[in-house]
Amino acid sequence: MDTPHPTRRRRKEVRPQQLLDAALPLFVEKGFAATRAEEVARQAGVSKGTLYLYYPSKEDLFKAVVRHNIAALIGEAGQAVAAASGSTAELMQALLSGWWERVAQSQVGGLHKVVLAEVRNFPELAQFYVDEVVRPARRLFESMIRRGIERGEFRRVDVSATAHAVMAPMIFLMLHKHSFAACPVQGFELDPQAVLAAHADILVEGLRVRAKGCP
Amino acid sequence: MDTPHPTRRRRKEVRPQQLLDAALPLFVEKGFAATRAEEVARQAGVSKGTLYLYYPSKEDLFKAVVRHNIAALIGEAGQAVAAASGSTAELMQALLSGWWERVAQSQVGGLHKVVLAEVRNFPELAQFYVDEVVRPARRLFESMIRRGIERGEFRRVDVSATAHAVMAPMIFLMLHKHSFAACPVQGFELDPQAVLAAHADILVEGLRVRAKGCP
Amino acid sequence: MDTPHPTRRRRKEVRPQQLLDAALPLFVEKGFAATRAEEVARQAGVSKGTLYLYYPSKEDLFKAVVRHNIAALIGEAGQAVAAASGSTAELMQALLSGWWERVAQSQVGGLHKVVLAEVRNFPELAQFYVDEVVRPARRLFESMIRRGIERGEFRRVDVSATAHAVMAPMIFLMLHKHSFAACPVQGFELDPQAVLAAHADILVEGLRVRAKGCP
Amino acid sequence: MDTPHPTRRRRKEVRPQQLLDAALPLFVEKGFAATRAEEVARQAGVSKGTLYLYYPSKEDLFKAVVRHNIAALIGEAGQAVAAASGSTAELMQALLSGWWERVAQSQVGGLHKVVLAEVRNFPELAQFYVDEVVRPARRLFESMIRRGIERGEFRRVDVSATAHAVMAPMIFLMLHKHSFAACPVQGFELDPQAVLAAHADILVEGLRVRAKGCP
DNA sequence: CATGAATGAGACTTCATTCAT
DNA sequence: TATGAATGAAGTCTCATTCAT
Repeated sequence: MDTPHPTRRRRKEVRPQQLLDAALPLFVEKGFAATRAEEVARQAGVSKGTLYLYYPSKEDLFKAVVRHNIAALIGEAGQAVAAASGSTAELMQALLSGWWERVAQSQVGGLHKVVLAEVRNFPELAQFYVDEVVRPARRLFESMIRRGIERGEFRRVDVSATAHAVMAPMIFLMLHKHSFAACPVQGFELDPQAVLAAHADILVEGLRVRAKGCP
Repeated sequence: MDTPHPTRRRRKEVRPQQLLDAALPLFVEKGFAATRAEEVARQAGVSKGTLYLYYPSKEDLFKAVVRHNIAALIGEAGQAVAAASGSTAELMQALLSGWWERVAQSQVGGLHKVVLAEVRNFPELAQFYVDEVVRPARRLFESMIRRGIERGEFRRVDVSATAHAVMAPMIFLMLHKHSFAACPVQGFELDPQAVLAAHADILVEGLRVRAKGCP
Repeated sequence: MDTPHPTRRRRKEVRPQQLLDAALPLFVEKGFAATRAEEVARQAGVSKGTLYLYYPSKEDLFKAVVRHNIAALIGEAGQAVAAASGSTAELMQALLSGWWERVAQSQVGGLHKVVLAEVRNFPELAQFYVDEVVRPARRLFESMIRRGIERGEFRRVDVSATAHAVMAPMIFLMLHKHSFAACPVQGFELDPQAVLAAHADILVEGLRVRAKGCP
Repeated sequence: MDTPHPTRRRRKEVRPQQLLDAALPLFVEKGFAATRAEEVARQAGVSKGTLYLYYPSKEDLFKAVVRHNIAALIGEAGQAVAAASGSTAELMQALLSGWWERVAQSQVGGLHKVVLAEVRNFPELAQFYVDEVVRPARRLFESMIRRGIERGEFRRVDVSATAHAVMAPMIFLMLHKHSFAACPVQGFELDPQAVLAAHADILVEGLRVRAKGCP
């Protein structure tokens, strides 16, 4: 009924962060179903009960992990697109490498694998992820491509399909990083930077408007 | 020492096929860990015990499913590349649409999702899959790109990275089909044909050698 | 697919009985919520898993216990009423002592306590019990009282209310037997036979039609 | 050594009352085991810790609830019997309707259900309840019946057994009110007033001494 | 060959009680 | 006095695998 003691309050404010930080790599590594609540708690240095004090179920914990880790990213990227002043080819480069550095490189990107892997077993989780992550990301890329077309830099392509074609290799790399690349599996090695460069190269060449008289 | 009764023998030979046919869609739908052995047996019309008679563990069953369904596909595609006589752009189109029709459309493509989703929990399974499926497919695309370069049709790109950039959207579509698209999840709808067309278009434009004097 | 081996079949047929027999006294002693599934299994001499093989949840087990133990009783009593030829006072006596001997004395009567105790936490269970047990029993007593009135043996009382007034002490004794009497609690001892006799005495005296000129 | 601040003192004195008032309806609704300490505290507007400050365990809280709510009732009824001047039939009527109005109608009556339901899991609680509630009530009814016999109004019945037979329907109604009647369960509806009337009617008729020459 | 009853480790979640603040 | 974060034992239910028949 009184305001909680400062120390207590601080602890209470810090716990969710600790739990989310512990949960993210575990979810990414094992997936949703195979991640045990107790393990998350242990990694966070608390007991099983404490976890349930902050998140009433494993599903809620997962949603919190998604929201907590994605929110900022989408916002930043949106501003980057809105504030872009240079050529759209440059913007696209920036978007791709920004994604690569901030999303795919970190653990956050691994969440895509988790959701993709378990949509059919946990549709509600997937819907949440699509609403919070997929849709905003899609809008971002579409607006970027539309910008290229409007400014006469890109050919008049199918915006939605092209957005997917642009994102696909990014997602592919992201998935790869958190699946095959994270394991001692021989034979599916790839150099993400090189693939990224190849992809960007193909895109720029493949999308730009040709000079007159050129095929 | 007498030969088994004909019916018996036929049954013995037929069982594995039934089991594999029952297992494939279940693995694709639920993933490896979440697929219950009992369900596979029931779908195959046999008892749980019988399943374990033919496949000593769920892992073995999964490997058999992979091998049984992939073998032919890789072979066919290899021959198509070897026997190609037209332009490499046409060959690439053929490879992409062949893949789409035979792999991504059928249940087989779903296996990629399963493996990707559970590499980190079942590395041995993944290794098997990479050996049997990923490596051969990679070699195929690489040899196709190399052909394009050698014949002066494609620019001198990084073969391996480009192969991945070429395959990435295919894999992306394949994963999508068996995850988000297979569920009543709103907001991640896409038209695979259109994405495929956009991708092929970008590739052809992005890889081909330009006429002299053109940027 | 073949008919199961005789031994196996017999075992499968016997299990439910064993489980129900193990469950009844435990439910009666501890109540529904406090009875642990594992304890039921142990008492039945099987493992936890086996219990869930036959009854998919504790609720289902409870329902099976109710149905299995009550069915016959209601039937018998119904026939007793239908076949009665003597006076209704005698029939009532028979009904009361039949109930006492077969229901209240055995463990079955304890189920009433369990349901009554946990209606508000498990309404579905209670509804089931009311449908299977309470309603049939009510009908029985009502038809008995109606018989007494129609044959001019009983005063013209409110049939439904009187049925409850007749049953009430029976239920009371039944509850008592499985609660206070089953515990080392001092101070609520009572002699059921004596209470039963007092009750029957009061009933017979209280319900019968008086001779003319008598108050 | 100084006297506590007036507000403080008042609070200290008021807390137990708040807690008991919050606990009673919860115990009655859910039973002893299923009532959560936290819920009681919340309803009382205090923290979990405070509850344990006043009552060292849930059992102690329950005992306090029993004692706090019953004490007065028994006293009143005892005086009513001692001070009775009219016929014993009237006294009995008064006792029954007094009980009905003050005990069964209020939440207090629900405690009987709780104890009855959980005697076997918490014998100590039950012993406490019997000492504080059951025994006094019994004595009350016995002395009332004895009065009827001594004054030549009642037949010479077994006092103890008859007392139980008299109380049984009351207890039955009280239990019913707090179990089946408090739930959306169809099929065990009853009109307490009518049952009460039927019971009183049967009792008066069944206990009174007959005029000479009457059966 | 085939069966399917049986097992038991293990996962999620709840809650009485404690104790540092 | 009062708080409420933290604990951890306990309970329900699942499922891969075995083995007697």
